Amino acid sequence: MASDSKAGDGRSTAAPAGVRWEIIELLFFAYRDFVGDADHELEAFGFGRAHHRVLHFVHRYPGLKVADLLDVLRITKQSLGRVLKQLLDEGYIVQKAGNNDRRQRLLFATAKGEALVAKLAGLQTDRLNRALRDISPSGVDTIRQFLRAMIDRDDPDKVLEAIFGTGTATAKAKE
Amino acid sequence: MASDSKAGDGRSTAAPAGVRWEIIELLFFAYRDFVGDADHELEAFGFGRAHHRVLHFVHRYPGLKVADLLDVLRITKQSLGRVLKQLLDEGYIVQKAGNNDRRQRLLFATAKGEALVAKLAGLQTDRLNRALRDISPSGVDTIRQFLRAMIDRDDPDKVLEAIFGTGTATAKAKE
DNA sequence: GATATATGTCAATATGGCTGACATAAATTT
DNA sequence: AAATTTATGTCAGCCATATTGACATATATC
Repeated sequence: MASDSKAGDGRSTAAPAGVRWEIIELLFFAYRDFVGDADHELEAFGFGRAHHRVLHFVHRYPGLKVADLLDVLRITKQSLGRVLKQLLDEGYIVQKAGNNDRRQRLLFATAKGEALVAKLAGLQTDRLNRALRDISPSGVDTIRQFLRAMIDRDDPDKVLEAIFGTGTATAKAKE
Repeated sequence: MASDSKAGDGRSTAAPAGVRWEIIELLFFAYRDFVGDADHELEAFGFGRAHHRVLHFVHRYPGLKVADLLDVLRITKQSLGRVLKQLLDEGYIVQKAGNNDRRQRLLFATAKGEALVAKLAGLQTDRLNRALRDISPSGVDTIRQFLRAMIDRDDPDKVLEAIFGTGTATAKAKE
């Protein structure tokens, strides 16, 4: 059957570069199992992936504003609200009013939140360490370079700016 | 806590055995943007990610049985049923009874289905090509090795057997 | 004082997972 | 041949997480 050469619809027309089916599928399975580690553990807490994402970024970027979180997760405040309320009610996260702007609710992980996030990140780190065991330090750099290059850099949110250490006088940065 | 050292916002201290925060986050953003390419296009067709996954694997492994698809996607037949029915009704996929076992419904993408899958894979391939542009062939091998090592190998389904070449299955293209 | 911003919340809706129960056709076992 | 198992389909309902729209409150800013 029509194999690689069909290029049925005109995209990626250059002959040497076909569709990268293998990497597409590897990414699918790798990510599925990667998040599966955390998913399984989260069940025991009655939480889902959404809680993990919120807790993770609040832990990593303490003092994150609600608006920042919305940018990073790319969800609406209504969606965030439900998940965030649970995390607040159950003591995984606390809010503090901003110093300069007291309308802001700055978010911080509690000790309880830190513990959960550490457990989840530990599971994922275990998988990463197994996967990277036979890869040289420069190979790991290559992987990092690849992952960075996969990420959209236009309109970066606050977290991406931190990750990329943007000196790029972004249009979006305020204050 | 005791989770390494969370220096405000920065990378984790790359000490011997810390949590790999940076790679965890890079994977999150890279995968988000990777699937985002397809998500956006799918909206125009009234489809979601679920349709994409079904169509992708049916295209790549023509003649896949419904049961195989359930293994690969790790969802229930009820969940699959809804999505598959739409793809059948709208002519993206066709079924044929198995030759040896006529209870089986073997799945095949139609020309219409092939076109959509090619368009979506093209978008993702474009992103991959951009990301791999400055990476050497051996670097790409390293990335492939990493992604493979991230995947659970216990209880592999038919598609994973094909990918890892551990069995007698038929992938569609080779790279 | 008026207006804009940051956040919270109520209500309704959609998608895509899930479980349980049951139906049908075809293969297999007895 | 009859009984059972298998592969698939389907009905009905539940849950988690996303959506939009409207509106409330506190605070900042003009």
